[in-house]
Amino acid sequence: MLRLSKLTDYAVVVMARLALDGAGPAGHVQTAPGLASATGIAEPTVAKVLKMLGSAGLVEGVRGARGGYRLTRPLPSVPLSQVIVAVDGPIALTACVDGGVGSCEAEGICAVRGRWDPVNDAIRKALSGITVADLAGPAHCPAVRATASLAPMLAE
Amino acid sequence: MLRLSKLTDYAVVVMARLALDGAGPAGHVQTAPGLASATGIAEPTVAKVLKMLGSAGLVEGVRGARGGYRLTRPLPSVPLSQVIVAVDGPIALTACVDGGVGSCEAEGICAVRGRWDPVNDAIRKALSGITVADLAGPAHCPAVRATASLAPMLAE
DNA sequence: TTCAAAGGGGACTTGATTGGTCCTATTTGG
DNA sequence: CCAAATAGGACCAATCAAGTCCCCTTTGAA
Repeated sequence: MLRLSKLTDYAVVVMARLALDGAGPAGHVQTAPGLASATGIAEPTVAKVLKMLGSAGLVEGVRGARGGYRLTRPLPSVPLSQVIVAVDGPIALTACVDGGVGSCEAEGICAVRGRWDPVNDAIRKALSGITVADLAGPAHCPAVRATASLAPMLAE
Repeated sequence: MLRLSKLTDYAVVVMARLALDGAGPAGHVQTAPGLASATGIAEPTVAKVLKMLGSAGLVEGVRGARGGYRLTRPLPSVPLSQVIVAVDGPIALTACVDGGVGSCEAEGICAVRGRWDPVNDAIRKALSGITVADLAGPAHCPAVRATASLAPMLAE
């Protein structure tokens, strides 16, 4: 199966929750513990995801007491591919990341490989066309649906 | 990183090698040990891949002495998605395969998830548009390039 | 000025997944 | 009747990721 890390899933959920308080300097910050209890994800895990999203510039962390996180951009303008790259690293199906022609140390083994570049490109393209808002819409699972007024906000 | 199993990679290489002897009832069969030495992949692994491809109907096995494998269809008519499904199972990014609304046993945990269906669809679509022939073209790695007259055949 | 709350950045452990091998039928040509 | 080859699992080991925990820095408030 084509696998995507769970952390990416968490990232989308956390970002959806962050969207409730707006994006940019005007938005209110939410703490990691607060997001954890709101989403049901364990607190250390939420913190980890937020750090990764912060490094990628998708969320902004405010340090110190009364600190927290907020989105830097509204969800509809965040392509899913950026979240995946932030959490999972470069989007590529094989270890041989495309472009690195001389990067095959063990050439005898590398001899085996096909050329996956067109596939990587196709997938990247597909993921760029989807925004986080597309995923964060009204969920079919009970508890997320219970977080209520999420959908209208994401429609923005 | 978005990961695809190595076996899928092997499958593409093996199918490319099989294409040298044609497809369908008219094609000559190649043995698993022969394919192994031709591709540089370990023999048991080649056998495993061929079994999987056989179950999926992508290759055809001929049993008994003088047996072997051959393609059932020419590579340009085999979408990559079929190979991935054959080797890796259903294409879905998360454990919650789409469609199964009631399949979330642990609802408290499932509450966490977003809706990945649009993503799965997009990826499936992207992979369906690429054929195995697109991947099996002239490789940039030495040993594969050494397998010579592969490219013209795949251009068919 | 001191304390507590919160983010920042890793390091580490455990568990699941996968890659790879092997063993045993079954088939079939010589 | 034997040898060669596929068919189909069962099994072991190594890799990778999820999750947790640690210590440090920052900063508002008492």
